[in-house]
Amino acid sequence: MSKEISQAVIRRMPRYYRYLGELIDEGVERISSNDLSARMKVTASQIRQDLNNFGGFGQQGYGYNVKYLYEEIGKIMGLDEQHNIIVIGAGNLGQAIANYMKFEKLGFVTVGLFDIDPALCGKTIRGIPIMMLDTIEEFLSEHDVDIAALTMPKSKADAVANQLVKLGVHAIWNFAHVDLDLLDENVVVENVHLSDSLMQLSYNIIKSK
Amino acid sequence: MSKEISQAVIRRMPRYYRYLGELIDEGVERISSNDLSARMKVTASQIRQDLNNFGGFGQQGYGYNVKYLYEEIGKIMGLDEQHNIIVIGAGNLGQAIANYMKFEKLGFVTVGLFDIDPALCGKTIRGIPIMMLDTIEEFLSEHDVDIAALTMPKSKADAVANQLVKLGVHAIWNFAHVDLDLLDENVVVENVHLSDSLMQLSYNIIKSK
DNA sequence: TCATAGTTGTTAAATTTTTGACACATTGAC
DNA sequence: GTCAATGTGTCAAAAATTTAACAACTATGA
Repeated sequence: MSKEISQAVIRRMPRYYRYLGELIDEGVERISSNDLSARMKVTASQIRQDLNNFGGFGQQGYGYNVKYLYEEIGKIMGLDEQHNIIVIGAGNLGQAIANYMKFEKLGFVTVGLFDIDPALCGKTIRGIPIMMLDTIEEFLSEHDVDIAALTMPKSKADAVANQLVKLGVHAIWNFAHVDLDLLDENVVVENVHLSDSLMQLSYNIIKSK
Repeated sequence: MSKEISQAVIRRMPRYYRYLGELIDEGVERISSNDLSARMKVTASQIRQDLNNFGGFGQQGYGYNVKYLYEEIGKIMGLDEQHNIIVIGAGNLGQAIANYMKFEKLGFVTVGLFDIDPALCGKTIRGIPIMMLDTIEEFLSEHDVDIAALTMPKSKADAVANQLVKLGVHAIWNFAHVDLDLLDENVVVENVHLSDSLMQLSYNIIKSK
């Protein structure tokens, strides 16, 4: 068994991926940890250490091949396969996710939105239908869904999340402002707590004064 | 000068705040680090250590007074003052922020949205007007704005951010998928990179298999 | 009033994360 | 072909973070 890679490293990988993408757009073919370090404002040592967790992608005296490294990181992060997303809660935030082309380019495709508001039902976002939440069981039996994004009030989040898990969803992108209490602990949860982010910003404003 | 508090601690504070709020709702008056530890799934030691960075809020043999601690953390995070927010980019995400009552309860009030799309101009979200971006200078001269939320395509983000900073905005909540290149380094930036979050989720899905 | 159980603040140890250093491989100029 | 310059992978040191341990203090019930 290979050794566990820390979440600290995982959190940094998307940023490497982003910078490598920009380098590709600029037509840069190779880059050293030192040059990348200067761009990203992190130490070259950290870059080498991080990448080495997954394999020796570089070459002494040459550096890293930008395109190759970009693709390898993509594979590591699972971007070589399509992930289907359903969005629970078709308010502004849910619609924003469905609308965001960037996710699709990364292989994350929204295949359906769900809400309890009949007024929204029947509408489509970029061709993606908004459906009634009580039809979710049928939908999931017919579609292959990897991720459920929860963009709904926190009061129902636990119940809905557990229902989804029971129906086979094994990953939740949680925008509701609670820590989900899931019965099945094998489910992968990624929280996006915007209020928390805002509070951190607020703290740093005070600090900077 | 008091010693610097690490961002690792700051990241955890909003979560404490949230749990304390829930305890208040439940009518709980006091709590020990041990009981809180059990609820939050972090070590009691970490809770005590974290809180102690800001002062001795507890009492031996008693624990922490929930309401008092809640208010103290609120003050630490700057929630005792109102923060006015402008949102640049009045798409779904921008509108979601303007619509989210939760932020307002925490003292973060959206006072205006801006966009370059004339079709949106004139609309209002919960009474908050959407205005043309080229009127921002006038708006900022007349309103006290603390935070600018950037919910717009990354291509223009740098330019707009620097313009805002020049006009006196000193904190940016950045949803654009770039690391802002700001000329003034005293500006506080908090990034929300949703694609990064999604990639982490994706990685953890693979890992869990 | 006293003894016991409970609980913090704080110091020290353990662990994790980051940074530094360098042997050794590769490139590119001449 | 030679050699200086470049640059990785890796090991060790340093720094930061987390956990454990405990002395000192408080609440509570007999």
